[in-house]
Amino acid sequence: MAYWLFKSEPSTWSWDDQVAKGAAGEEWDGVRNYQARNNMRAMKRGERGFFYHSQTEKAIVGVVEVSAEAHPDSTTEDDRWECVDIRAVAPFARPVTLDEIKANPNLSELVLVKNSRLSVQPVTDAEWRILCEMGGVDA
DNA sequence: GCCAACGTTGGC
DNA sequence: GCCAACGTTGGC
Repeated sequence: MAYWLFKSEPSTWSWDDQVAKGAAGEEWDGVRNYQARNNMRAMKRGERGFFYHSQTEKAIVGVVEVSAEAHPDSTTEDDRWECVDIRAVAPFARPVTLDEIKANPNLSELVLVKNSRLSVQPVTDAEWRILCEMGGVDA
């Protein structure tokens, strides 16, 4: 069971937008980066990830689940690009900010810290547990 | 609003 | 296949 992190600018696609899609979920489309795409290809239905707001908020705000495995991205004809569907599972009781993450030595290897530009990232089991605890949700 | 980092593109 | 140029992203 792998864990992930999805990064989005809230002005473009926010946690609230994600929640509004309900159990059906929504395509995580628009990714045009091979690393991010490869991460999505590796995802299995039912795996979980964090939802991170970049830019203005810079905080993890909730937990999502992969509701459909990789398929062609409907927003392009270019068949190189694929995406998964994700649905909101639960909001963090308390958003975990980038500042807090950077202040925690156990999270120094988090991809968000080391390569903040990658839009779909892997998260290790240990990181997942720490961040869930910080956010006030069950791992 | 600026700037650094990074990934992609295109010319050679 | 390499590398310079360019565009985009995200933190500050």
